[in-house]
Amino acid sequence: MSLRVYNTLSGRKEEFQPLQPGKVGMYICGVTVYDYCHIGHARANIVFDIIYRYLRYLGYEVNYVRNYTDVDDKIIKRANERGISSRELAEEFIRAFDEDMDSLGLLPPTRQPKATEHIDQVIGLVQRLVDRGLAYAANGDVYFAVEKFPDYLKLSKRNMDEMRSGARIAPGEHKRNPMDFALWKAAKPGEPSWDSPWGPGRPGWHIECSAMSMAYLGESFDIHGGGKDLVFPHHENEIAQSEGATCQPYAKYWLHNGFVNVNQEKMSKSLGNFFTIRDILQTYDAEVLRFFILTAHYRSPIDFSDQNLQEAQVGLSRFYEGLQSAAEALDASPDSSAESKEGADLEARFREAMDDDFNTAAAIGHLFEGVRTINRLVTEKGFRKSPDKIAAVRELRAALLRLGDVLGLFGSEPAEWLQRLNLALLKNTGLTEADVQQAIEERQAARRDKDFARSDRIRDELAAKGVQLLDGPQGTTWKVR
RNA sequence: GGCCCCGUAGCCAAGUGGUAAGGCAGAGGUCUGCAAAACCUCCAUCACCAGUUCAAAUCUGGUCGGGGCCUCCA
Repeated sequence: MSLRVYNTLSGRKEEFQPLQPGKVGMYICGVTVYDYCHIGHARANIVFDIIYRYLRYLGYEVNYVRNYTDVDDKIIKRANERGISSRELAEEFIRAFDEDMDSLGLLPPTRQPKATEHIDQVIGLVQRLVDRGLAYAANGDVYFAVEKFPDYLKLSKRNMDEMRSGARIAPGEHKRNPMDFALWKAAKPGEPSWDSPWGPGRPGWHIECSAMSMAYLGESFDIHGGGKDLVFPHHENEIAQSEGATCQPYAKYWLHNGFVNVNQEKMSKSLGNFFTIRDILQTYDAEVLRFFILTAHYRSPIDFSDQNLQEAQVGLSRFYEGLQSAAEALDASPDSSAESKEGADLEARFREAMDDDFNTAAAIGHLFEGVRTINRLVTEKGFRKSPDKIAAVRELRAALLRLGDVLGLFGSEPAEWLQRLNLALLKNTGLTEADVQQAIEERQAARRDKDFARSDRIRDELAAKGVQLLDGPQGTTWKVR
């Protein structure tokens, strides 16, 4: 079984064959840095983070490039509103982006280029397009002439005639065809600008990604990704300007992640249902958010809601509880020299799921089965005397940790993670840890005296506040639910 | 209007030709002083209709319902 990926360009799953054996060049459209990232950004970046991780797990040497677009109309507008320079604004939100991605537990890409540091490459690319007759200068702007590129719209599969009827030329633009798009924009007073053969100006949106991807990955590379909303116009235009300039195929596989809805509605500022990553992390653990995102296939829409996040929290807790049980059981048992193929079997199922277009939802389903097996084995009589069972738990635990890492999950110490979650949830109950501890001690005393009425009353009172007691051989623990 | 996607159990969610993964919730059981947790068992014929096929959730056509893109957007 080999990796198959859904390619937006062909509209179907294809076997993944990198241009160079063993190596993958991957470019993901990052953000335009003018505001805090929202959960849509979180999803896109988490999705491509696991794609990056999985490709590395498969043994590929991955060159993963994710850009910052740090010059753009929206940045200029926002900077003007705040009375600071575009550069200051961009730097502020680059920092914020880095912090957010870090708190989400993302691996840093191989490179994170900035548009403003690749102006020369942008100008070079625009020049090539002008030289080849695919672009024209007009009043200091340079536009791409879409009718000169026959493959235009091959990615988004739209119809030029129908698109044209809806397209407009904005005031101040000098397009020959309403569908043409800007490669270079003449600077207006007060805007950041760079000298160019067409006068002072700045890159249009789209061209910076072509310039940066080619700078680090070459004129043809393997994977280009981003959110579905980038298919048109951004990625369509990237293809046009890149292939138009180089006469080479640009990206081989186009991967697009689905949207995030909020309470079944499209997330938008006007609806007031716009959550930033920072907002969410106030309430939910970053790993819970990641787990939630990965329980759906990356191309499907997901619905962000309190209920769904809480379900994810419960699901992730199940993993940590299972890992905790496994660790405790193994600690309490002698080492086993027996072998077990439980771990390898689980890994095979995981791979099969992931090979099918990164089906993390199915993969996690298989991991749940591993947890169940661990829980079963660990509670079976004679576990400690069974080298086979000990080996099975050992291998399953190792597999869960190894495969979890491919998804960016289960990286915490289970006891610590569970404790942290419990303490966080405890705040909602109005109780303190000391309150719970004291209640547990009182109940223990009652139980010793066989005063079960009192002991049960204490337990019920805590349960009513959301704290569930769990009696075990090692004493009584508790969890908030 | 054009293009595209979706509709699977109470909820979330995989599955795209061979009689439906997984999680949550629910029912019964084991364990427990009783519980909880854990484990075991049970719980769907896949929006609807008509076709193709030996065989369809999975293909085709249609109906109903929901959503997205076409302007900035992950």
